[in-house]
Amino acid sequence: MPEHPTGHRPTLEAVAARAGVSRATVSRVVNGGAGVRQLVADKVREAVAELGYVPNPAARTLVTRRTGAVAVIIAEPEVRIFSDPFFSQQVRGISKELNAHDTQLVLLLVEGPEDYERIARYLAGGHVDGALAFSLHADDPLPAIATRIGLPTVYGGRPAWTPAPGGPAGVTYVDADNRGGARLAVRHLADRGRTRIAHIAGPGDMTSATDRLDGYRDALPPACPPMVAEGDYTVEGGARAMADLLERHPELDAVFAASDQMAVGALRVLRERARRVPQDVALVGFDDMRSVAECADPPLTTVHQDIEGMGRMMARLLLGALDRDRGGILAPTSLITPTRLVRRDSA
Amino acid sequence: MPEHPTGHRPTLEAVAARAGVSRATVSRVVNGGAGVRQLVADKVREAVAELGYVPNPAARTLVTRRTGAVAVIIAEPEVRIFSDPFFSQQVRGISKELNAHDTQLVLLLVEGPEDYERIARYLAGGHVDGALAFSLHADDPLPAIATRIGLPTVYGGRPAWTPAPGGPAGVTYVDADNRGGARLAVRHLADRGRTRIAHIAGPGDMTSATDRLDGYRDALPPACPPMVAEGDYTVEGGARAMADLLERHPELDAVFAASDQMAVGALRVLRERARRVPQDVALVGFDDMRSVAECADPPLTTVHQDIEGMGRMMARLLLGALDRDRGGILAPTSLITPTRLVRRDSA
DNA sequence: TTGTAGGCGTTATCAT
DNA sequence: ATGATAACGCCTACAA
Repeated sequence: MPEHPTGHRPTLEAVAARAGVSRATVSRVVNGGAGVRQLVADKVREAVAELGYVPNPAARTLVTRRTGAVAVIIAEPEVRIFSDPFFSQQVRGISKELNAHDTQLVLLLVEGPEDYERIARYLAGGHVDGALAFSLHADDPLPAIATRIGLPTVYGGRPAWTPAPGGPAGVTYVDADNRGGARLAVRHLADRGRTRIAHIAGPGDMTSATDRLDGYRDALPPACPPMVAEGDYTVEGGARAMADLLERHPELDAVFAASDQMAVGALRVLRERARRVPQDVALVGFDDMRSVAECADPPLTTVHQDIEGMGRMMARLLLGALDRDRGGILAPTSLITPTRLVRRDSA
Repeated sequence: MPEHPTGHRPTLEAVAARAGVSRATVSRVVNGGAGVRQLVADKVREAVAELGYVPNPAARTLVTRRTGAVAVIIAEPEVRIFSDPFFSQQVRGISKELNAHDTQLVLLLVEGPEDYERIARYLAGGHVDGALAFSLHADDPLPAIATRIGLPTVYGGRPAWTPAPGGPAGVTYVDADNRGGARLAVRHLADRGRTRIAHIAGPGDMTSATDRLDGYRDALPPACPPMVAEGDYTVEGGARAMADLLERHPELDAVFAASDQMAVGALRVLRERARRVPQDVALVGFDDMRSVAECADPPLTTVHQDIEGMGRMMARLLLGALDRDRGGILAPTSLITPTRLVRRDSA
C-alpha cells in the first residue's frame, strides 16, 4: 500500500498518465464509473490502487459546491452537558446516519453568547452543507443566522419560539412526544391509586419541560390539585424541588419528575425524610437513561424515549433535503417520536 | 448586513472590483493586511462589509494545503461513552482550545472495527491537519494508520503499546498521573488506619486501569495482602467486583475503586450487605466526576484529575506542532498532569 | 465511450 | 505598495 507521509500526493493527472487515459475518464471512474468501458475502468482502478490515489476534497468542493459535512451545534450550559448522557446518545445516532452517507460531522460547541459570531462566520463560510442544532431557548440567535445564510437546518427538540406540536412549525424539528409521555406517567400513577400527584418540572424556558408539564396537567385526575415545583434537570435541582414540594404539600403520595436525574435527587430527599418509595410516595421519571434509572435505588419507573433514534431521524431529514435539491429548501416538518412507560420499582 | 441565501456569494474578484484594486490586494487585507496602505486597506474592508464577503475555505485549502480542522477520534464501546461524562469534558477542553485558534473539530466516532477503513480513507484524504485520538487498546489500528499517512496525532491517555510513563514514548500523549493518584488514594486509606485495603480495578487492557493498579500495589502497606477484583469502569461492574471481593475477603476494611462509577456500584453492594461506609468499610474512588461523586450517598472521597485541562493540553500540543512546521513532525512527548485527593465522606 | 478545455476562488511568485 | 499571472486538483459541458 503506497504511502505519502511527506511530499505530494498523486493527483488525477498522475493516475491518468499511469493508466494511459485522460483525467476525465479517471474522474468518471472515481465517481462511480458510469459510462466507462469495463476494461478501461479496471485499468484506472488499478492505477489508483498502485499510486494510492485519494481525491482531494478541497478541489472537489471548490467545483461541486458541496462539502460533504454537516455541523452539529450544541449550546448548553456546562451543568447539563457534563452530567447528561442525552447528547452523547443523540450524537451517536447522528454519527451513524452520517457515516452511512459518507458525510462528516463537524462539532460546534457553544460556550457563551460571544461564540455566536464565530459560528455565524463559520456557517456563512460554506464549510458545511447543513446543520443540526439542539435545545434552543427562546432567544437563541441561531435560527436567525441559519435562515439569513440559507443553511438547511434541522432542530433537535421543539424550538422555543415554535407553536405547540401540531401547529405550523416554520422550521423542521424532531422531538419526542413529551406531552404524551407525561400523560403516560401521570396516568400510571393514578392507575396505581395515587390521588396526590405532584410534578417536578424542568426549566420553564425549555419546551421539553413545558410540554411535559402540559402533559401532567392533561392527565391529572380532576380531584387532584396541581402541585408543581421547578427544577433544572439536574440531580441537585430535583432534590431542591422535592424538598420544596414536601414542605408545601406534605400530603403528596406520588411524584412525576420531568427527568431521571431530577428523580434521583428526589429519591435522595425522600429517603432523608424517611418516606418510602414506592410505598409512601410513588415516583416516575422521564428519559429512561439506563445508567441512571436502572442504578437508582429503587430502580426508576420512567418514560422511555428513543434518543439515538431521534438523532438518526434528524440526520436523515437533513440528508434527504440535501440531496433532493441543492438549494436546500427544507419543508417545515415536525417529526414526533413516540414514548412508552418502562415499569421498574419506584412506581 | 448583506445576505446570499441563494445564488452566488461574492468572491475576491467582486470585492476587488468594488474597491478598485486587484485581487492580490484584497487577499492581503483579508489575511491580516500587512504591507497595504492604511487608506487602501480601509477601502477594501468597506467593500468586504458592503458585499458581505466571506472567503471560500475550499479554495483557500486548495492552495495553502491546510484545512484548519482537526479530527477527534473516539473509539469506545457504547457502554462507556453513554454513561461517562469523561469524554464530554475532554471534548469541551479540546473545543475551547481549538476555537481560540479558529480551528474546527471534526468528530469521528468509531462504532466498530469495520469503521477503520472509512476513517483511514478520511484521514488520508487530507480533510484535516491533524488528529486527537482517545483510549486506544493494544490492538487499535489507528496509530499505524496515522503513522502511515504521516498525520500529526496526539493521543489522550497512554496508548497500550507504550512503555510506562517515563520511558520513551514514540508517540505524543497526554495523560493523568494515574499511578501517583492511586498512591494518594491508598496512602490516605492507610493513614486513616485501614489495614485491609482492597482494589476494584478497571479493564486490564486499559493503561489507566493498569497504572492505577500499579499505584495501588506501590502504596499498599507491607502487612496488607493485595486483594483485587476487576471491573469494567461501570456501575454494574463495580457492584459485581465488590460482591466478589466481599466473598473472597470478608475481612476487608477499605476499598480503592479505580473509578467513581465503580465506587457507586460498590456502595450499593456494601449497603445491601449492611456494611456501613465509611465506618466499616472506607471507600475511595477515582476521577472526581462531580455529578457522580458528590451525589453518591455518602459523597465520595476520590482522586481528582483535570479532565478538561487534559483536553486543552492535547489540542495545544497538536496546534503547536501544526504551525511550527507544516510537515508535522510531532516530537514524541508525554505530558502527565497531576492528580490530587478530594476528601468527602466515604473515607 | 473518451478526450479537450475551461473554470471553481484563492494564494503566492514575480514584476513593476 | 500594488498588480499580473500562474498554479492548486478537480468536475463537467462539449466536442470528437
